[in-house]
Amino acid sequence: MRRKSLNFREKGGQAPTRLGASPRFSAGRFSTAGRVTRLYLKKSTCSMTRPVRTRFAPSPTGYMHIGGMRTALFAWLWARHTGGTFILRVDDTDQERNVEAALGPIFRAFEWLGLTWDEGPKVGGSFEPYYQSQRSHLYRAAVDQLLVTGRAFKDFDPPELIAEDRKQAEAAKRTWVNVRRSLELSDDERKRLEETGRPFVVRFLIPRDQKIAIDDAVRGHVEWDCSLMPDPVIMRSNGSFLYNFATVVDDAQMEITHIIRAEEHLANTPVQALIHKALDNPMPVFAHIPFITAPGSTKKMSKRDVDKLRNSPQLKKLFDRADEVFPQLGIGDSKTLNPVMVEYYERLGYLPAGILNALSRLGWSLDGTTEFMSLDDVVKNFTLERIVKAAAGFDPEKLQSFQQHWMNQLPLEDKIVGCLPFLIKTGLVPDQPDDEDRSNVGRVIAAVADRLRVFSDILDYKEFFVADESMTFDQKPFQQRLRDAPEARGLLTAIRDQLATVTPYDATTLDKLVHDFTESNGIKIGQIVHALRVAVTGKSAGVGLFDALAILGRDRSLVRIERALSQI
RNA sequence: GGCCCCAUCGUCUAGAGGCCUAGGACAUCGGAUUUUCAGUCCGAGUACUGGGGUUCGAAUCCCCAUGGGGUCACCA
Repeated sequence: MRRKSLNFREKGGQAPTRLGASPRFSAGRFSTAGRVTRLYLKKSTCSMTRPVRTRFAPSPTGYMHIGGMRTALFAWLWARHTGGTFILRVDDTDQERNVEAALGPIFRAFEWLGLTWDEGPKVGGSFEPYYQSQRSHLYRAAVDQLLVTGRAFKDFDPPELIAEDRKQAEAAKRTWVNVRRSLELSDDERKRLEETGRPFVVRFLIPRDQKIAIDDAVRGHVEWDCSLMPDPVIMRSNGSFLYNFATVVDDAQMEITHIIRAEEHLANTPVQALIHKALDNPMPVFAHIPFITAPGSTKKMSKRDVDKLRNSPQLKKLFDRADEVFPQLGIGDSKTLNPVMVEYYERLGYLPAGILNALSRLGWSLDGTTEFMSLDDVVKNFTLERIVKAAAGFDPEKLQSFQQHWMNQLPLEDKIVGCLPFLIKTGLVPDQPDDEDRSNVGRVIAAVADRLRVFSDILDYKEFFVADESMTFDQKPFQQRLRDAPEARGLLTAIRDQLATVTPYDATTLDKLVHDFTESNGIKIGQIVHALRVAVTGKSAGVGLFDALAILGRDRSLVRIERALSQI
């Protein structure tokens, strides 16, 4: 269930979000014991409105995870819904060699889906740079500030000693918190240690006599007892900074108002909130959205278990499809691109509208009945309040149904544009298709109609694009409908003669012709239709037979029938 | 294990104490339409984790239990 503690429940529209305006934020609300200190600083308790700014901070991993995309989408939606700003910031503190290359697929995914960012790589912005690796000076300054104000301290304890402490705590079944030996040092001792070059880390000093609470936009009130929290390292002994710290500095510096991220970060939040407080930052609103679980699983979907996913019955079809289609396109197979990657869907010819619709409905709903929504619809109606708390399973079937819906909405011309690249890449249509090629493709797509779910499905209708001599007959139906059906040969020959002369050669006329044919021969329609279908398309299933004949035209139909006859 | 989060059909969800005999969608299963496949139309089955409270009344509020998950780094 939701509702209750949502202090910034939408009152509709573009109003800037009021931060901390509700009594929920009033200090002392969580003071169950006298000891508990007030939790919110003046800055966050005073009524203050800031324009909404949300962010997504991907690491350059070389691909865009579908679950990450959903998280990004929600952050983007909130920014767009409120008329705010959406920021992309690269978490590259790992300093990988080729950040740009590893970022490519990520930008590509955003661009494909049409999720534009207002600030970040490529577009810049007033809080540059947007790469964490280039922002060390800011982290450095923040560390210094905390050191000066006594909210952080240099810890000279060697890692082995800490490990020992931890082991002991574990043995005694105590919750481990670091021992603050370095805090006991006199100024002289500390100075001496530093002068001798003794390595140290900087730890943030947790106020252990407090509790820390947040009012999460989806989870409501969540609070932690600081006495159980170790002082987190914020700067390593080599002078680099930890994510948990850098992200706080960045969020504050970039004036992020709403931190919309996956639920797994909830556990990081008390430390981050505490650091925000210590830095005297306005407290952002946190919104921890549920993560997406793999189909048939309760665990979050990750690329680490792709092999497990491969065997899941729900996902098997998607993997198989990749293995069928990608090799034809020369882009590997399901090992190169799999269904946890956004690019998988792009390359297969899914529609942004389909993916976006499916992703929006995972952990969010407009009401009890609305399923199909355009991105604009979702932007208009998106509120944090309606985000569901429980984890949601990714359902490929449902995605398929969204995809199908949006594909059916598409005008023929757009379908042609979408299918053409697949036909060109597989050599079924020339690189520079002329009007004739295009209209032929259009006729096929029109006949394929709603059998076309994703653009690459057009590759299932190769028979209309290959030369008559190189079309293959599927063995099973050929056997069943032509060889094993005693009357097939005679009927096929007879209908061939009629097809040779009928005019015009269009679906309606052919339909009538075949029906008349069955009547005058006293046969059932099934007796001729199946044989004829296999003869001209090589397959037992596909577009309507009369459409198929009309697309092929008289000459090609006759050639194909002749060829089938000769192989019976 | 500590801390934290979560819990309605197989799945995504609706549900703000009486509109609930629990609604919608996907999937499934029937039936109809049809030249195949797909589609479309009609119909069916399937859920409030359990136990205690509060209340005239609980899916909804409270407590406990159970189950699931996340997180516990000089990772991000």
